[in-house]
Amino acid sequence: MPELPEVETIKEALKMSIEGATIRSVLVRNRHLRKLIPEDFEQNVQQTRITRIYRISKYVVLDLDNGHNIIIHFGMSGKIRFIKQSSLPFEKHDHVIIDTSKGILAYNDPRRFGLVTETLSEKIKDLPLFSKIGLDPFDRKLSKNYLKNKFRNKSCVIKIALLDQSIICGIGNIYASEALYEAQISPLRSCSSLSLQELEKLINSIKIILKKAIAAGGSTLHDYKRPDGSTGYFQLQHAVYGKEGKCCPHCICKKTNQHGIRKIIQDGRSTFYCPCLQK
DNA sequence: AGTGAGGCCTGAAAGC
DNA sequence: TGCTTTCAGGCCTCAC
Repeated sequence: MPELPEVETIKEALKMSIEGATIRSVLVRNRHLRKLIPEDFEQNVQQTRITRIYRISKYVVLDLDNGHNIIIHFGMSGKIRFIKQSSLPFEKHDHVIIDTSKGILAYNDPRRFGLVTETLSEKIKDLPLFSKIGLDPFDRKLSKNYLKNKFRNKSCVIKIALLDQSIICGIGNIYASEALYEAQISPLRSCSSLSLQELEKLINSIKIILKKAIAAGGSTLHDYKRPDGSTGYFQLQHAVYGKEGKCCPHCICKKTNQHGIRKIIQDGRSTFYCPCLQK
């Protein structure tokens, strides 16, 4: 499911394939995504040129030369197919088809947790979507003191705090587990209990994990662009996620009833961690 | 204000 | 074998 690294990968792929292209026409096949696609969406984005493509949190934004932009979010199951042909066969759950001078873009999302919308570029920061977005993990302003301050009055555990997009944006359920493992911090710790030293380690771990994932995603860019529409999401070698009962890569503990990677449910979401290594 | 539960949604996998 | 149930999770809304 697309978290920051996948969205970054998709953004880079789109930059290479359709930045500078002209949008000739748009076909909306199903407006009912997480948020209804506006009635004037097609009208506002057709016959424009894509001037810039960038990422905000887990959203991809396409700036257009008429002052509007297209905003895409992938939810749980959203994907984009890009085909350098003049036509493509529709697939089930292809909700938006964008025909450009450089090829065709299809937004496909079986679960429809994603979103495609548009707004005026100058008003993008006013959208409710972006009004409560925290710092990007790679933002230089993300520091141990920033986190210490944000966590000061929070009562939740650190795993849940990492999923709070108003503090750090872009981390999803998988990378929350992986980053905590990398930092050797237990997901059960209260976020306010973390020392400055631990927060610094956590920030570094988040960056390490995300960079690794982005690098792995980058390696599949070629696949991603294949005309057959095969997806290019990287396959990260997770250390703990989905590895319940197994030994973690760096742990000396033996797989017994007490040890090995444990799966717990926090706030209705699964968390994986090594109780031996993460304190 | 902050927090937690519930809902949205489909398809894969598990259960019967 | 084939049907039914459960589970996956990002993000929003609502209730407390």
